Amino acid sequence: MSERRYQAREIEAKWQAVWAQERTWEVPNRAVPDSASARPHPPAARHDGPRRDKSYVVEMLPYPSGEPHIGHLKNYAIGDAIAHFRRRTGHRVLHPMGYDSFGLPAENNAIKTGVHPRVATEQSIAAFQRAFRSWGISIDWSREIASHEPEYYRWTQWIFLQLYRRGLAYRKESAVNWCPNDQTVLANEQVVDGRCERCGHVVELRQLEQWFFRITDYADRLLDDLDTIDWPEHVKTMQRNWIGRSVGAEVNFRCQELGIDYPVFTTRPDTLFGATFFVMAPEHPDVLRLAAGTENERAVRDYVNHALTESAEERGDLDKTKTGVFLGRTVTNPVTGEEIPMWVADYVLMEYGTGAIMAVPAHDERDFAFARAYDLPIRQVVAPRDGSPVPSDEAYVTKADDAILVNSGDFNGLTPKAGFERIVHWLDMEGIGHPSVNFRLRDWLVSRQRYWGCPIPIVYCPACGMVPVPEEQLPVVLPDIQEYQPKGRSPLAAAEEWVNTACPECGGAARRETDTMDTFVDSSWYFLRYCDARNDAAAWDPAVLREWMSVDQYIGGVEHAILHLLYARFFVKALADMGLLDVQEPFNALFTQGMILGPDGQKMSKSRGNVIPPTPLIERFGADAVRTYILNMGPPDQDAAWNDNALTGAHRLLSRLYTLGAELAADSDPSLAAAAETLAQPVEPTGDGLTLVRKANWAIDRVTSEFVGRFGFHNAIAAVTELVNDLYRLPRADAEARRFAIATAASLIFPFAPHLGAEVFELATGRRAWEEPWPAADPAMLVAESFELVCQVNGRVRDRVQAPSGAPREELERLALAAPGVIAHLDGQEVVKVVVVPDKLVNVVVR
RNA sequence: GCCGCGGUGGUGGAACGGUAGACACGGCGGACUCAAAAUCCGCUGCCGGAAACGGUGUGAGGGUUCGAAUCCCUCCCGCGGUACCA
Repeated sequence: MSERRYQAREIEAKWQAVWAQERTWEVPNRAVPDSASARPHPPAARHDGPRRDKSYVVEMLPYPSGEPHIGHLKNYAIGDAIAHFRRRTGHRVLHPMGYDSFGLPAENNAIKTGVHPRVATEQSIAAFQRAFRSWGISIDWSREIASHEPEYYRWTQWIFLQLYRRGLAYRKESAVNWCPNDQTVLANEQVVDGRCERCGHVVELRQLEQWFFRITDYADRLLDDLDTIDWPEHVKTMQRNWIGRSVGAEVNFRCQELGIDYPVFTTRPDTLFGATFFVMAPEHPDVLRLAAGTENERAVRDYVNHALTESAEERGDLDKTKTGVFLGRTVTNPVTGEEIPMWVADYVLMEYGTGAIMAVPAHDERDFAFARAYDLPIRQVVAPRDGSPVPSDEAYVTKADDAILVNSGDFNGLTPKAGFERIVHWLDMEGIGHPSVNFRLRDWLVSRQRYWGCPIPIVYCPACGMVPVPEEQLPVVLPDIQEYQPKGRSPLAAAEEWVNTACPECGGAARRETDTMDTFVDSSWYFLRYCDARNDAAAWDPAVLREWMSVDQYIGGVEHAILHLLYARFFVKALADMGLLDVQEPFNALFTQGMILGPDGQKMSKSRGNVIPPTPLIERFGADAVRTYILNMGPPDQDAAWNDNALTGAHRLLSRLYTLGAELAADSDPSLAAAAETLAQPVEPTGDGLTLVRKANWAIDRVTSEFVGRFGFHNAIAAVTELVNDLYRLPRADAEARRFAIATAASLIFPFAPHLGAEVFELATGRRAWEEPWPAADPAMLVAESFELVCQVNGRVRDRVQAPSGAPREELERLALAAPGVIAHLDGQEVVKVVVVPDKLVNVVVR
């Protein structure tokens, strides 16, 4: 008995060295043979044998801040398992890595400590690199990128210019979200419940000139193309809600006194006859003009001033009673001809629709509440078809077919749906309205008044105006500065020698744009750069993208369901429209992993003190055990609480498998081991050997189906566990059957515990697991010659008897009726019916 | 409010409409040991029973079915998203 204890550290170091030395996971591009030849690949690294399907597997790139945490490990353990499986099922797998290395936390850290963000970020990147290697993640390191490096952001700037050129990047003054703590503007997507997503401060609205990307141009396609991708339904739903498409009509309401038309957007043109007043947002530019000269002028002015100073949070409070002020003017309801009063009220939002609404209090809850508060008329124009009364204390909002229009002139008696169509058509004919679609989605605000980000490649010239930096002058390099403290403008503005530049057009004195880009810009295209990461002549070669895009499997946290995933989709569509790319969607399949919670079931956080740092665990139990445990915690898309004990269970499984491999290698005749050239299962196993061979095939089938299906890796690991347990239970099975079963277990655990899998596979076969094709289950071994027939009486199990597989129904029925447990429960009752499920059960129905 | 996802032993979780609780953790018992750890073996939903076995059981209540954790209806609870979006 030699040393047979499972020493994870030794085994892991051994295989990590092999993979690093042989660059096992590097995959050259095929489209441009020369692009990869700068670094010669040893023969073992070649994957260019017979034509293989490509598979592009990407995990969301990490934001490098401090040390990696256990959630990163989960993310990459899932992706790595998938990458390994795809490699072994005949795919050329691209599995790269990079860092989303610009961003606020590094800059805030710099403000606190004075350490340059680049220094802190690069330290963190080094920690991530060490971690990825010690975890044994199969990464193609030849394609590594970091978004803060000029070699990368040069092309981020290039993409900005392409968008600018096509009018998709533009500068505009508007009311924007301003975080007073971080001293920068934020995208709509970064404001959560009226607060800054990062620091939690209440966000203010400020009127500022900022850079936007015209993502709203793509609203329809971003919505429609969700149907073409294999994403979790809840993520698609979140995106649909965020885009928020509403179908309705635009209708003109004319103010006769001033001779101005005011269009409104409504999703209920069918209720137009019930519009009894008209409301404008306090920010509407015409509000003060309308009120001017009326007796309400002063009240309106006060109301508007008050509304503008309120925070988004206060204004959004639903419980607050509705307020507003009469403008002293009227507009004409275009269908009734009535003059209806104009009001200003803060429940109307300037950002949505036209900033003005027609109010139909009878059929809209908000209008109802407002009408009640100010005693405005409420006219019912939709009623139940059967004439039943509607409650008088709330709005009747139905548009179902059991309701009909009333008090609506020629349109009486129509269903709301039909009324919608007819009224819109009539408005169109009369030239006072038309069908219209509105989106909730706003353009993406991309400029930030912060230092640690990608400079916007624009120059302001007193003579030429706004001038894009010529492409050949890229990158606009982010200069080093000393003072990071934001002062309401970018800290870059203080870097005078950088800011002052020559106008690319006239050569005169000009100033650089000092805002930087939102870091979500950097991460909206990195998966494109991976494909052609070392290209220094272009962001990518379109031919290379044709080889790899789209991403076949994307893996990441659901917290990016809207922001990153929407922005990346927009980028791909915009770039495709420019002819730079052939696909419409970046990520064909998405998997969202759940969070690992602390042992207390709460989200891990330093303040709670429930953080599980991965490194000590890996030193103690090995990366394989931690990876296996994390994937065994439950369905990987669900949140799960950490449990140290369960981790030792995963370690025990690997240890037991290792012992089997070590004993096999020690006990077997060396010539036999050497002769095990083929991995074929024993030809005609018998007894326990047959049981083991069957179990191994069953496990192959189960593990494979989890990879093909829902990534239920906990079930896959359970199947391997059962196989290992059987190997312990059946020590006397013949040697070749055991060898086959042990090799199979090692082969199947390899995607989850690659070092241990490789080690045991080598012990059992002398070969390398990752160079072997994924095992295929032998159909003949998936069925036994007999099975346990479940015998039920009235649906309750009363006995179990052995029956031959494939036996005819009559025989199964006969066996069941003869089973003692069944006879005991028949008890002289009449057999009404016998249900037979072949190879499974018989149910005897008695009365 | 609206949209989405869930609710199964002490715990994490299994289960094409066909044996509910695989596998793991925890617990109990045993082997090995001077002893402990490690390792190995066995038992473990609940109630009754020494056992065989019987009853009961998947948030609640109905329904469909020979048979329901699974399908349908009503409701309760939890989680996530979103919300004066006209």
